Amino acid sequence: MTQFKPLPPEFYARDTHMVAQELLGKIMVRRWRNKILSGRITEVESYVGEDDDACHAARGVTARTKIMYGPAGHAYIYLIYGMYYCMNIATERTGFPAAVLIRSLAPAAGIATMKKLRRTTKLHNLTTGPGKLTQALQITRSLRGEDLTHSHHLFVVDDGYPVTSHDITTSPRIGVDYAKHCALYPWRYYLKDSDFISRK
DNA sequence: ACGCTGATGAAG
DNA sequence: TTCATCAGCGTT
Repeated sequence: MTQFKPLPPEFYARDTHMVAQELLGKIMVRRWRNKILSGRITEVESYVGEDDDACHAARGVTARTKIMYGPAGHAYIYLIYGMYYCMNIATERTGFPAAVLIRSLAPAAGIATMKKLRRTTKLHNLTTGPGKLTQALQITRSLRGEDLTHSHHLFVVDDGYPVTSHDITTSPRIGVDYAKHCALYPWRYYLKDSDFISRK
């Protein structure tokens, strides 16, 4: 996958929902200890602005959320429930807080290594969840703020896999029941025919 | 259904 | 400084 160029800043510096849907079918690549760990993106969610009560930026800029306010294409990574990392990519213009959460992948390269990192042999349990895929691709706090448009350690490429709007289903976002009316927004996007979805 | 686990940010 | 909360996961 390294023969493909990383998606450029212009790809990410657009409307978050457009970026989210266009990320579906792309390949997320992680280079770790000279190994390539990668997977096709099958499920994502949009988090958009301070008016979105589900977005961490709903309470304004903080030490943690400042990445979402920064340049598009940088990694917003945070620890959740004390154990798992979630991987997001900042979108839109600098100064406007928004990001796409990567929720699920279909494993591509480095599957044997991913099985060791996840302590499981089941292909379908390697990367089908935001906490699972960061574990499988060894995405941790060392990659916080990483610029995915220039990094050699973490980036996204287009290998030509075709996705149209007919391949995409929406639903409310997972795990944001606290977000009042925003919890109902259909801002989760996934490939409807994929076997690698966090939940149906 | 529940426990694990610790960073985060708001309150004091 | 304390404290409730949490974009999950695995086992029961």
